[in-house]
Amino acid sequence: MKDFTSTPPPVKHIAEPTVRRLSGYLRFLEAFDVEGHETISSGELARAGGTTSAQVRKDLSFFGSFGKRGLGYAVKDLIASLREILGLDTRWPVVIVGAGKIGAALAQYRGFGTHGFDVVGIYDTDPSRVGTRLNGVTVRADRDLEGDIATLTPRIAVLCVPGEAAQAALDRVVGAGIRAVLNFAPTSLVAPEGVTVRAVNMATELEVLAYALTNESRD
Amino acid sequence: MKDFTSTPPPVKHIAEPTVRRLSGYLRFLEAFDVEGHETISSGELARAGGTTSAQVRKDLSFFGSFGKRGLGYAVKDLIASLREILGLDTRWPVVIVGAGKIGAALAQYRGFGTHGFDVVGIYDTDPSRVGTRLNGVTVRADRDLEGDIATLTPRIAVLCVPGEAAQAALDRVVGAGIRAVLNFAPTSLVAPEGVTVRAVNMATELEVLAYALTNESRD
DNA sequence: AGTACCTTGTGAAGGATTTCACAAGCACCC
DNA sequence: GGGTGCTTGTGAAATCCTTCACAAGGTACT
Repeated sequence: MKDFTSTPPPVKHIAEPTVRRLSGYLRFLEAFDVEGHETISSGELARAGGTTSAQVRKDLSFFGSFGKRGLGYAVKDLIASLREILGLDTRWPVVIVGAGKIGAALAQYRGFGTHGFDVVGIYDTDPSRVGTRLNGVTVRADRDLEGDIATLTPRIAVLCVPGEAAQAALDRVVGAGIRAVLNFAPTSLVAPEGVTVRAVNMATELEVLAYALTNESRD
Repeated sequence: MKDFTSTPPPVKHIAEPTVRRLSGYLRFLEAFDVEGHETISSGELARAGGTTSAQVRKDLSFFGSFGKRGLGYAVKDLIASLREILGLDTRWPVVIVGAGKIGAALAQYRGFGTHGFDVVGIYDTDPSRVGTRLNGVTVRADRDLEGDIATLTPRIAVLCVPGEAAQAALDRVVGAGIRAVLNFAPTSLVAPEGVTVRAVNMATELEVLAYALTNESRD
């Protein structure tokens, strides 16, 4: 007798690096699928993701067993499983706070939509930006933020405001019920327990590179 | 007799998370300095950086001892030390490959320059973009890339090209001598030994948030 | 039907990073 | 000038993550 579930193990706590890698596997598999491949081995997946085959198998093993011994993984099935694991079997409404250079660029980024995220609102304090359209969504005044969050119920906010305004923006979206935030402002933010904040910080990325270049004596 | 050096320990290998945190401390300290504070304790720094005081002290201890027991750290001195550690006592010339939405937004990002990085070139294949000016730098044709890298000797390249073009762009800049790359394309890249590639991937960040929201059963 | 070959899934080992806990050092005050 | 209070710097312990190594399971070929 076979069982029905495709994701058996009762998931405990998964390390963030693992989740990041899963996302990377998914990205690669989508391209691999388009190229017409039917199956893939943990070794191939590892090479593409810059890791090892054992790591790939261990990452997946936290959530179930998805492969066939001797064969590898069915590409389409693994894509579906990863989507489910990452919570991408629903679409996620997102608000963008700040319609400056970065906010505008993000709003127009197509990959947003194709990966399961819908921009349902963009907000700015600058009256000259309010009312303009970005990729089909009209920029609204920041005073509409709380009301819109209540009615549109986005689960994720992307902050693209200047550093000085970032903490205030975070406090507002959190106050309105948002519990997951992606912060593009170059400031580290303090959030209450239960709110996940991820930061994308240009300066930090460049500094990590500068450090690597300065210390290239690691063999 | 006192010794001269402010960074005594012969640094072995430092974990990437440590370097990221150091960058974060620096970011916060710069703001803290502007507010007029003279000293800071590891505890305050920890709260700002979302970590613990022991972690802060351990991170710094890899590079030397910068504080005064009972007092804390002198803000200006610690800023200078961190800048030196991260390799920010020189300026770093940077080229941006791709002048689309993201490339253009980055080129106009002021924080670039204020943190020690100079955009010395922007390249694109689209003739309609070549010749336009972005924040004082003229977009040049992609065929100028190799020659410019040879003469301007940037050490870092920022890739803002579409996913399909990213690996080719990486190969070109690496071929021209670049050894540190920041990749904004949503593709994971394969680079030869000795080349550091860091990826900033919108999709991955959002997916980590989606995962967190889907599994908010972690108390 | 059996053999050879390949790849997964996973305990166990090994390494790395974080946290703990406390001695040592410094300033301030009486 | 000794006591008090605070904070650093750091070995040691604990935790977390990765790598190893191999049994188990599947396919293909003879």
